[in-house]
Amino acid sequence: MQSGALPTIHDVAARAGVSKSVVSRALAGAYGVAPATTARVKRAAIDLGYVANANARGMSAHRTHTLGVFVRDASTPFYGHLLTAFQLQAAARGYRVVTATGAGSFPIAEERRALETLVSLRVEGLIVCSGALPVEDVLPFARRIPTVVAGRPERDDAVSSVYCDERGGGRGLADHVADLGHERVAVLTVSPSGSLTQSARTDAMVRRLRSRGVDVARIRSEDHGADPRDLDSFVDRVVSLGGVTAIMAPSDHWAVGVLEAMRRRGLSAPGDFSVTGYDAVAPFATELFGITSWRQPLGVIGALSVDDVVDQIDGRSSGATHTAIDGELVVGRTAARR
Amino acid sequence: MQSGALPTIHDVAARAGVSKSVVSRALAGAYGVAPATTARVKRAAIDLGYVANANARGMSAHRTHTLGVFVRDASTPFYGHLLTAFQLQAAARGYRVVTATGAGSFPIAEERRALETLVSLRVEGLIVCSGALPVEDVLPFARRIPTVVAGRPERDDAVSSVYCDERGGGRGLADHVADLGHERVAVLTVSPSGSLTQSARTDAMVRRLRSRGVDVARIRSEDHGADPRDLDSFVDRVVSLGGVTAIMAPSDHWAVGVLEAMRRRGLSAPGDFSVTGYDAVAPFATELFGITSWRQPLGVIGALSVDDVVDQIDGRSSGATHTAIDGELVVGRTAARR
DNA sequence: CTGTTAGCGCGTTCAT
DNA sequence: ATGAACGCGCTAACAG
Repeated sequence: MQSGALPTIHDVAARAGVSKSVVSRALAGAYGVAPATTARVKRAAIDLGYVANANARGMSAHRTHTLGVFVRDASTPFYGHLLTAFQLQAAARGYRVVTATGAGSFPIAEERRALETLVSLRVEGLIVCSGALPVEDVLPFARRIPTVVAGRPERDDAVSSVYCDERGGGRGLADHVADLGHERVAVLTVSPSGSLTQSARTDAMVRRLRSRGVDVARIRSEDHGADPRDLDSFVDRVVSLGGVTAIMAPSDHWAVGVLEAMRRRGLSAPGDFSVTGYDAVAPFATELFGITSWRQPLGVIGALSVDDVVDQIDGRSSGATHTAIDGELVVGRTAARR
Repeated sequence: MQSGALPTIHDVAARAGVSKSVVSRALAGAYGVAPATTARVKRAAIDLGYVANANARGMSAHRTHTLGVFVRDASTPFYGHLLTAFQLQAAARGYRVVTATGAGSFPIAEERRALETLVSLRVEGLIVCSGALPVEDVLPFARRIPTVVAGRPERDDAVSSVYCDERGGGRGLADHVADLGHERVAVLTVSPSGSLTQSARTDAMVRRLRSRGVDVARIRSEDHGADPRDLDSFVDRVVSLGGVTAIMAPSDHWAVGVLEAMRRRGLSAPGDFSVTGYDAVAPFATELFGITSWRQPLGVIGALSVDDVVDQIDGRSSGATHTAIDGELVVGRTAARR
């Protein structure tokens, strides 16, 4: 038993000695089907290992109960946690999730194609999380399918967005560094095309530091290879600047790169330089690693994103909304009083 | 333009002034369609923002070109990297990937349901990665759909498996520790029901250490709360044992827990105890973290898994295969000569 | 080269 | 309470 091709509703009907219609109803809610028949049908379905074809069902029902999620790179804990949060909340709301993922440096064109794949699957809602994909590429789909951009602020009223307040976070971290007494700080930045969110938060850091009278050296990662794993020349640059006592990175990932490069130079944090990151997702946020950072509540962002699309699908929502979530300072051991 | 419901092949046909069949062929490969017509059809499709319904296509074509991947918990870098590897190789082989994932402690029953979801989507192949789901729960599906269990060895000839040689890895790490001169070692173990792979590797560690004359204290995590984040009582136990100079953990994740608990006790590695992990996936494998570990080549495992299922689907493979991949020692800074 | 027809597996009227 | 018939969007024969 139970081998070969997958059985169809027809096979179940034959085995139970009824018509397909009865099987459909018996397995659905059993309204208007004799109890005995229902039992017989269910038994037949189990014997055959019947699993209804969701695609066929979706066609006639015009509903797939599926959400499409696009994440830039599932291999990083940041997106991984988000993914898990989506899955959890979607299940709670009665939806399935299909995921399209890139790998690291995903060309924008590929990301667009990935979105099309999701649409071809006739997902009922779209959740996009990519620090890089321009909103223009999302809009064509957003006009047809309820869409929310997660983890990044948007303004367009065709798409919803749920995100952590980047500027607020950047300011919060900057205040912390300023409070620690640092008077000359190097801020490592990335280009907006690299990551909208990261550049927004570093912008905020620079601005807040300056408004507090701190001397800021803004250093672009593009000038130093733009590779978080090879920041040696960046560190050299900071050292040569002289007088810098703290380094602020656009993310924990970059901060780790900075710390490693420092380590190769025989420098350590916070002894030689105080270092801050951003995201505070495990395992960086662990006590052991101890990076001073700013935590984004990924579980909340994920849940609210799902709620937003589902509400749009159910027509319970008027239109696109933009929700900012507050993060919180995570005091680690890589930044200290000057 | 381009808003409202998604257009169907019918809409495109109407706009191009041809029949649906022509549209289908023109968009597919354009065999036997006048160049002028093809152009007209393509233009109409673009104007309408047409994206073919993959579900409907799958029904008539009896092919979905979709692989179903189940990962236990996408939020960990280990599974995240695997996921990325699958996606990459699947794309190269012309397949799409839909992912079902749980979150952390996923009840086995839920995992079974997740597999059913994948089957209901009529995926053509199944890739299962879960250290916990028993093979018995996979078998019913494996008999009908080409299946490969990734990251864990199997014996059954109904499913393929691609995995890293756990015993070899356990032995390799044990040899490293023994070579470093440790004569009394504590090995933290997990139950097979918790993780088949982790228990296999720690078993191998214990055996190899003993065969080399090392005094081994085998300590079960279940006796200490079984939570990687709270290993204080475990560390206390190791300390009270006396004479132990090294601790071997079942994974980097556990090792981090051990290191943190040590830290809370004012102990450090390798000064007080040498500590080893397992997996060596970023960011633990980074220079900064420096955990001495054993690396599993996740990219290779992912690619070979996809190749295996796809070959089975294409009928290019005779049957289930079991492929063991060798890992490699990652020398970090948490383990040192005694 | 193009239009017509027949399903794919399922849910849903509508009769019976 | 049950069955027959139709259609979802698409591809694959089959005619023209």
